[in-house]
Amino acid sequence: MNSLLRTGEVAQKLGLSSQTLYFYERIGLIPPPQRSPSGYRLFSDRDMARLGFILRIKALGLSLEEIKEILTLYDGESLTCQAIQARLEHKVQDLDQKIRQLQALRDELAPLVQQCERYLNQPTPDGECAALRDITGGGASDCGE
Amino acid sequence: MNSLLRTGEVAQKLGLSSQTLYFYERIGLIPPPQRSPSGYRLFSDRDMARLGFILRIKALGLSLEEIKEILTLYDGESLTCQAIQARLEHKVQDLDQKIRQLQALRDELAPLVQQCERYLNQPTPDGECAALRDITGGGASDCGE
DNA sequence: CTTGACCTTATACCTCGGTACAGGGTGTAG
DNA sequence: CTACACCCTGTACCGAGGTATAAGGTCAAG
Repeated sequence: MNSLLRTGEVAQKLGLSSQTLYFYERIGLIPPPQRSPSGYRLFSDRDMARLGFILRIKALGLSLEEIKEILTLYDGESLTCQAIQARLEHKVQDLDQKIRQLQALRDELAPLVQQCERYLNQPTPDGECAALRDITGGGASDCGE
Repeated sequence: MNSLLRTGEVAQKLGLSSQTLYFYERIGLIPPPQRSPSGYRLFSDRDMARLGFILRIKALGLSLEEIKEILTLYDGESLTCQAIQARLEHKVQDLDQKIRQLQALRDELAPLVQQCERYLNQPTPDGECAALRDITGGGASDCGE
């Protein structure tokens, strides 16, 4: 049950490339795994779990740097869980903000599509996309001309 | 009213650096503006309007590449407005997807913070952040399989 | 022994949206 | 005249998260 996997096997299991594993090791995201006598990396179940954790939390949208910080806390026994909680909370707030921004953006863009549709039906008098002109400004200076 | 502005003035007006203007010109986002006899760039109102358009639409979250495409359509008389509409529509769908993903992420992260909070009150038995362990996997040690 | 699949390292390169020089020209004020 | 602020071009660099390539070592099969 305590299998040791080589780089390629790990990569395949996790849907990464070997290069990416080297990369993660290089930036200190994962500790150097065991080596076989001939120098091949051998990943333990523990290593796999850590990688699984990394991928999962990465999929949650944390940057590798953030993940590294969390794992550092986690490794050191300074892991108050409080620090981790703070970080997670911060990230949630980050996400909330990003979502709000994207929403705003979307809500600004969507009516433009409608606008475009309306203009499509009445051939634009001056050969321009009037909807685009509408973006250029409330400011109303001449966008195209 | 048809003033011609030099790079620095334009930059200041729009809150960019001169370098950024050169950059935009270099990547073909804006056409090369007029030059003074001595080679200084002179931006017309038209140029300013285009830049204003770019910045505004950029603030809406389109990449410079996307903006360039729209402007190319816009410049060429192939600008059916239909193509632009299609692109905008596509972008709105993109945004919707991004928003959904971030929402999912947020909703996954948020309860974790709660979890963390609960664990804070009962000192973790084994010196680990149990909430984190919860992330690592419903699936116990080997996450790969 | 040779071939081929795999592993190792080191280094360079990629995208995106710029920013930061370096080394020179211009234009105006004193 | 010299300063000095501004402008020009060209090139290199940043961070993030890798990918690609070169040049070599290892190992099992034939």
